[in-house]
Amino acid sequence: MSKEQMRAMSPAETEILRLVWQLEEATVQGICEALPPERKIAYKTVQTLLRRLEQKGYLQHKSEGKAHVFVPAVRREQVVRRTVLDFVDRLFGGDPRPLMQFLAKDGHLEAKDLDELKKLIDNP
Amino acid sequence: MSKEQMRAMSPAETEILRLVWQLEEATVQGICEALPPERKIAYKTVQTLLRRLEQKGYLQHKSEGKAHVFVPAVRREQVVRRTVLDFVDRLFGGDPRPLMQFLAKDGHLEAKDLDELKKLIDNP
DNA sequence: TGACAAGTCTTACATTTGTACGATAATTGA
DNA sequence: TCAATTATCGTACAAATGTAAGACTTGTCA
Repeated sequence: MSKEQMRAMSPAETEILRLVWQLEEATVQGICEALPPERKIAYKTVQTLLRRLEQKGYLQHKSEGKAHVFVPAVRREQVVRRTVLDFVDRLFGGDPRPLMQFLAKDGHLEAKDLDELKKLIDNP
Repeated sequence: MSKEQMRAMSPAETEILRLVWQLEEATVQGICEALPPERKIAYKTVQTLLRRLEQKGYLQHKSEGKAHVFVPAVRREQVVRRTVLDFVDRLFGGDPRPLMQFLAKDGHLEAKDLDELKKLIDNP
């Protein structure tokens, strides 16, 4: 199954997948603990989201002890790429510059971040 | 109704709302014509999406001739802000830098774009 | 002025999503 | 070894989403 035609993750699924990437591998427990404390979400719900992510092909699991350990099944960069491009398409018609401008103006980026990025482009 | 608690747009709705912003005001027809040709979507469907956007408070309409003319009911910047922040939260845990890096590396941004942004930060 | 074209309004409907419970199975500490 | 704990598996279910058809209405042109 080519990644190009994988079904997209829902927002809630995205939130969970991000945590699996961050933890590199994760149990339901692990995800629950990694969630920000203000994000109230039941263990069972996390379980459902992980299962759906696996069904969609984003995760795999191995059994370890009594719990499942979920690991990514596709490269993060690849998923991020598809997701960001889709987002930019829908909200900005494919032009990323308004997005950058927003990030820059909103104080989310420091000048030094931009310098680094510029280097990243100048010296590939 | 405060914008903070407006219901979020769905992806398809986002796509349509973007076009209304772009056209400044739009009829169902107008939207249909502005859609990229490869995006097959029935007139009636566009109508439904516009109605839902109005229900959610993103649009208003006035009657002009026999058709409705839809206009934005909230400032674009505000909606973009909420939407981008939510997106960055879910996919990157709130850190916008991986997003910038992706955009930079993916060839979507030229060095001159970054220069402009840097100016934008240096001279506010 | 009346039929036609183009709209709107109402309704539909299968899927997906967010959220979670109950029944059952496996692990483990006493 | 067996009860307590902790998982999983299957199921549920209302709401949101993507997609659109049918009924009804209204400008408009001949």
